[in-house]
Amino acid sequence: MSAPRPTPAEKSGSAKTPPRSRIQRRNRQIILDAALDVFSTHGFRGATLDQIATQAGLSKPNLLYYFDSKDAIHRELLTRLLDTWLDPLRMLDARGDPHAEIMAYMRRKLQMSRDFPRESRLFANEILQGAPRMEPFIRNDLRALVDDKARLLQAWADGGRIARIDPYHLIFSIWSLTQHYADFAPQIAMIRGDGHDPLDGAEAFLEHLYTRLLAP
Amino acid sequence: MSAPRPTPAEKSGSAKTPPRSRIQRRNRQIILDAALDVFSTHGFRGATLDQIATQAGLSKPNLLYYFDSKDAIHRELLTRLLDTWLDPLRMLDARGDPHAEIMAYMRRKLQMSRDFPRESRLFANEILQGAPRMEPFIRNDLRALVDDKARLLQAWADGGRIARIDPYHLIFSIWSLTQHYADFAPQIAMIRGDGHDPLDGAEAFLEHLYTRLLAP
DNA sequence: ATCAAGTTTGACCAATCAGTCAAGAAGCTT
DNA sequence: AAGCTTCTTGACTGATTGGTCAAACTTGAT
Repeated sequence: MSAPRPTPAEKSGSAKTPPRSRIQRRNRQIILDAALDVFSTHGFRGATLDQIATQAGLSKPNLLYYFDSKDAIHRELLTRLLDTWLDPLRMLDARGDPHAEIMAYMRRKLQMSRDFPRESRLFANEILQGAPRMEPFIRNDLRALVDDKARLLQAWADGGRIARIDPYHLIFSIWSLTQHYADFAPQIAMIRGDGHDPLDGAEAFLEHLYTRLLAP
Repeated sequence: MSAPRPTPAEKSGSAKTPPRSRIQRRNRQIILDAALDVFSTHGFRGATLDQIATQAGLSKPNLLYYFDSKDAIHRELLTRLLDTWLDPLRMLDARGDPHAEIMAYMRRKLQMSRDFPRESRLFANEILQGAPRMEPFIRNDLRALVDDKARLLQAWADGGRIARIDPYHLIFSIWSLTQHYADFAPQIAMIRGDGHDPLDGAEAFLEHLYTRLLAP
């Protein structure tokens, strides 16, 4: 009749409570890091808890002491990703110089491919699967932001400050060209040679491309 | 002591023998079509034979009557894909007009995103997983072709017939921008609205982009 | 040192996985 | 219609999957 001992995962019912002890913070981080490796290369269905546990250097039951389920780990990774995924576009400033603003946005996205390639692949995997777990985020948050910034780009184009191009395709092109260096890194490495950094020359190329594309 | 009855999969030891009967050709095609659906959205590890069997409207043992294993189905899909994957780039003709040739290549790739989005996602999934089953193809066939065409693009640039841009990044940009419309179609659909065709305006945008990028 | 709380794990479970097999159903040739 | 081949499948297997649980081990405050 006694209440079962609560696990940390149970105690923090919502995503409100931050993990208490030092051990918890440390191990949750280790697990999420290992899970990011596995989910980003094999997708949700293709990843196994045993893989993640091995990668994390923990036992499987220990994983499930910190997270309720495989799904909970994946959800937590996506939640943390969304926080940072919108920021680069959000920073696109209506008061700045159009060309410089778009260029800076492109550079921020390219930097994310350099710094967070696993996160980029996690996102790519999610979209390839039809975005089952991100649909609300994309339909609401992301769409609203893109619509907003597309209006800004359109205004810049109408005002003759950048070339008259479709603002949605402009945004998609930046996503595509920058994320490609993270998502298709193995292919690029195999073609350019393994000693080569896939991102070598990418920034110069993209600066050239967008300078030419955007000139009114 | 009698030899076991051979299955069609066993009979055609190598990829030499074409399937004999009408039923075999038909069912192998049905299976490959269903498997393409499943593998392209869930990746190799995330796909199950039961999913493929259900999608194909066949029983699981029946699947394995036509193919030796899950791996054999996947291998056959990749093999068929490779045949058509190199063609668009192979057609880039040194004797043609540089601008028109590159533009036509871009259009061929965009058409493949329109006609074969599942094949594009199958390829993307394979690369995301580190290209374990395509490494030889990429390191040998694809790399040799890309090196060859990169030399051609470089010669065009050196001759002042197109802008002086890195030929490898030029090729990567075409892959990236065109495949994006297949691989990230769900995201584009959710942002632009479901009634919208993701590829609407894509060709005009890309023509504008490459016209500007390539001008000497 | 003690003791309660927090942490770890071996052993286990039901469900699902890829793949097998023998027997039956459907086609094809005569 | 007979007889042989090709095709199909229900019932199964051993391995792997996500997840549970009670017992044991650590840790930190007193």
